[in-house]
Amino acid sequence: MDTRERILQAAARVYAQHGFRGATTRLIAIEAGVNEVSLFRTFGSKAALFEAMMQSHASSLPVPELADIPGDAHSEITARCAALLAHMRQWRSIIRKSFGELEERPEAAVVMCEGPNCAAAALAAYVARLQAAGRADETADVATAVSMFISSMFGDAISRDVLPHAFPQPEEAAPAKYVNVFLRAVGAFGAGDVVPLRTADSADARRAAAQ
Amino acid sequence: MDTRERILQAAARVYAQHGFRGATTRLIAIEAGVNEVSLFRTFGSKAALFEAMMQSHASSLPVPELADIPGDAHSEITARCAALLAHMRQWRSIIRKSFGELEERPEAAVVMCEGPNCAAAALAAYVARLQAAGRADETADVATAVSMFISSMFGDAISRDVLPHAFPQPEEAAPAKYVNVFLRAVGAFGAGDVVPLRTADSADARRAAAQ
DNA sequence: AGTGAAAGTAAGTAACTACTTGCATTCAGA
DNA sequence: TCTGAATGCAAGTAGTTACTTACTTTCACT
Repeated sequence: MDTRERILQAAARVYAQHGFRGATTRLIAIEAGVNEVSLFRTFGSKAALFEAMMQSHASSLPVPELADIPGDAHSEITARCAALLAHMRQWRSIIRKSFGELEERPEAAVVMCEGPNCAAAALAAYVARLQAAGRADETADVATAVSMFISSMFGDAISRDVLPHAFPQPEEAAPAKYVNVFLRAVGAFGAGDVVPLRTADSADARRAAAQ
Repeated sequence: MDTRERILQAAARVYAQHGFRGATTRLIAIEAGVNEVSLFRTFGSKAALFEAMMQSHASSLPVPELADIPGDAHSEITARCAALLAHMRQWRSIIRKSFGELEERPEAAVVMCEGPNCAAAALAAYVARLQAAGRADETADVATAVSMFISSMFGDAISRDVLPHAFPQPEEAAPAKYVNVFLRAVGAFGAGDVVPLRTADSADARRAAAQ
């Protein structure tokens, strides 16, 4: 591995633990096993180094994929959601740091949000297809449900190690459970399992229509 | 307002914008309109000042209140949830900062989580009461739904200003919509509105049982 | 008027930070 | 064997940071 790559990876590790201000060029150089001067020769400045680090993260994003014609909604969404969650869990320290430094370095947090953002769009489109096929409740508030679903994974990824008892499901089982609750919320059911939609005059449908 | 209180409030403002490392004693003293030496005379050290700041936050937490005997579930939960959300939004910068500094100063993040934590416990108990009264689906995965619901508010509070389009509901309407989706997910309906529970052999009930 | 506590002022210390300079070393390719 | 690029090393610069010391000012209360 060349010097540039070693520095980039070391910067990510040190940043994950100490944040931008705490990630001193000296610490990064030691972690990378290179001379501090090499760091400045390669990137010019600390700010430029972190810009390069963020770009290298953006290009490592998993591409969202959800079937055009929905098959088994539960397993399809779960697979996609588990991938996103795994990615966010892996980067949780860096996500937390870039969110914490939002006021001073806003770009970093925006980069970190690209993944969940794409996932939300893909999921909303997927549920719309379910609705069109009569396989999800047409009166459901899909936009809100999707935003809550993505928040749930975001929260799991960045809070689980702080508040383990706030996440009763074990790590591996969580995605499937989240999808379960989500599918209930949008009134969706299994592939061949066409269930009569709740009647429009039920209490919550009236509330949904009113807002 | 005495010196001590002015410094504490100034520290909170400066911390919210610059984090622990960036919140220099000089900046805090200027923001408080006192001399930097007074800061050290009052608190002894920067670390002690921030400890005092966190304690003063913990004591400002809103107390969770949910009726023992559920009335209108939607409005009761919405009121409680709106209060929590408002509190978290007000403290969002500080929450983000303390989460970002978790690796270096873990206590801060734990303090910030007390609010959502209590809310989660109160809400779970409330839904259990709904279930006991036959007003919520007994096969629903309440623990997961509650954790997703709290995550949703957490996500809203700390991400809305970063990703406005990820939160399609306007700020004020959000709590009611979150509660709507939540109540759907746990199969709960309006006060006098007893709806036949979904049969246990429907696809998602089978999935829930298997996990 | 006199006292004492709380606050301000000025100056300094030791450590750390990003970043630079100048020179020596390594080592692959011609 | 020579060359040149990449890297290491030692030292230094200018600015910042938490924190201290010694002294002065302010001001409510007796």
